[in-house]
Amino acid sequence: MNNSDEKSRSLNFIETIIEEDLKNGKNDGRIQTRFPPEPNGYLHIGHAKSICLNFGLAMKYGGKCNLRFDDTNPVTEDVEYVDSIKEDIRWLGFDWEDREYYASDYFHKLYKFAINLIKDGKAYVDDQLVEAISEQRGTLTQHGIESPCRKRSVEENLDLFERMKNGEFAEGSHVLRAKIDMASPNMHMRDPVIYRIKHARHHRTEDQWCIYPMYDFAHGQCDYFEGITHSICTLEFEVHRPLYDWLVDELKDGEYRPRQIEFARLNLSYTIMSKRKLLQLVKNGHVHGWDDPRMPTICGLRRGGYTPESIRYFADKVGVAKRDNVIDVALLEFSIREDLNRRASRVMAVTRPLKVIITNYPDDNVEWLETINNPEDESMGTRTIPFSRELYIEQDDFMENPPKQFFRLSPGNEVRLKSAYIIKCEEIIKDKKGIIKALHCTYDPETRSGKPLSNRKVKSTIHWVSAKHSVPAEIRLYDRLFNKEYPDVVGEEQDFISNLNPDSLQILYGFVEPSLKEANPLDKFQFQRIGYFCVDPDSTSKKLVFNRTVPLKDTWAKIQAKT
RNA sequence: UGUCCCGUGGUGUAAUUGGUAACACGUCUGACUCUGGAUCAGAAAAGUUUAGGUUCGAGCCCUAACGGGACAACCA
Repeated sequence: MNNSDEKSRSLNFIETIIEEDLKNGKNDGRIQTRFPPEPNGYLHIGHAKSICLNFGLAMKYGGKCNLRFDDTNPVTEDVEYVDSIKEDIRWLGFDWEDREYYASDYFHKLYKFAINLIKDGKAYVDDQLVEAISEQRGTLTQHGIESPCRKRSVEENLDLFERMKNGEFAEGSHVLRAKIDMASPNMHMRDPVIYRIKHARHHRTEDQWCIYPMYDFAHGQCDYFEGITHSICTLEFEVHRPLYDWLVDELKDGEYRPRQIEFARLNLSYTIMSKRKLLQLVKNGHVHGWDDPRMPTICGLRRGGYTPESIRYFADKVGVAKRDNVIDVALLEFSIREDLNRRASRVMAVTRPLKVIITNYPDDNVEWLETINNPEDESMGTRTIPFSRELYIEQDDFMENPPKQFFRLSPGNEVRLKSAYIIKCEEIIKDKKGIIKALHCTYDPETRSGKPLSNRKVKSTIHWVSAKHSVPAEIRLYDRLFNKEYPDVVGEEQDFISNLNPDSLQILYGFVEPSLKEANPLDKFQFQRIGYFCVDPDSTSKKLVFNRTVPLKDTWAKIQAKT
């Protein structure tokens, strides 16, 4: 988006490491990264940061970035997720070319490595109960004690492990453990479990295996198999690094070794990012699906009108460091505004219609007026919009008793209708209950936009739509899902669900200009005061559906509060 | 009573081999008015968690304390 400040930007700490490695000729100057999602959920804005980082680094330093599905746990994973993940990464604008890998591709290699470890006396089968193993592991402050199985002979271990693989044992009855150090201050080094039995069907290897490697026994090795140079992950894996290195050292043959680097994951204010909780929202029907525009998922943001460019820009602005952070969602909103301000077509819409009748305008006359699509970019061209005697304007654009700073329409006052005429409010039409039904106005024929006398100044310009020609539209205003009063949604499901904002979806029925009837679902539009919209790509109804993508800030309420 | 990581304006990220805190978002003013919560102009806001130390000089180095986070799934 902004290439000029890209160049002047200082290096983040990972780039510093990479440049140092490059300078020292490490890995023959090769840069290889990877994005390794587990296919157990949809990608969200936090993953987008990681995707942009990994692919971005590879691009910047002339390297490659692999896509690798970390599919070592068949019970939580599904092809539905791998498909959505691929779609989302592509949509974000990144390409893994032919480098689409799966941890399950390496199950044989990992199995062989495990056997070598057993042969070296560095792994053993433990057939104790989970509880016993857990108890022997010790606590954070107390070292563990060695398992009685630790002394098993190589032959017996080999036999047992083979039988584990052959499905002779029940789930939970046996595990393979690395023999490291039960006294280590690092819990992950206390003879970690590296293989467990799961009689479950894997979405790729199906029933070929009933033993599956643990994350720790797969990740570093896969990195090694793929020639990853910089294995970038989030902070919570920091304590795993000694184990990562231990295993890779057992595996490696030669100088090359992938290096794990940790960075702080993205947190967004007022936003829930936990996959587990997001899944709850979907399952409990609080949202319409993973791609509900209120969700922080990539597909949700996409439906909400975010562009890939805006998300990449955001990921860049957010920075990379090791300290825990909470990014203000305002920065995300800024990113989409920046992008759409430049690229979106401006279009007129009325969400809460108020009828305006131009009393001195001929009854059956229609004028097609030319208007510019984007005042910031003339190359986006013009379109014509119909003007007639009866119009709709926004209820908010009229006040019967306006306070001082209200410059829009009020009795006896003039405003410009964008791209049309200056009108003056002459009379308010009310029903028996005193509710305003319509306004009678007069227009000044000399002030038509583009005409010589059109440059008469009035204090304000408002949007409008011709009543007869406009298209009824369903307008959805999506708010973020959580109340600002409860930003810390950290408790149990109950707390978290009770913090949901029940008004997070408002549906209004308004009118839009006729040009939108043929709108392409991929087009983005911008409306006065409301924000940014796109036509809902999934809308099956004939109605046009707009998703608001930035929050409605009520400046007018602010002005009122002050006076 | 453990190990590891991290403490810079409200938020996030910077600060050449130690040289006297910068940028962005946000906030607040004001201007503009074919409108787009755009644009323009301006302002407030940290002396870098604290205390020592090294140094002519420390946000950067050292020590300690304090604060925050991670780690005890057969999850990733």
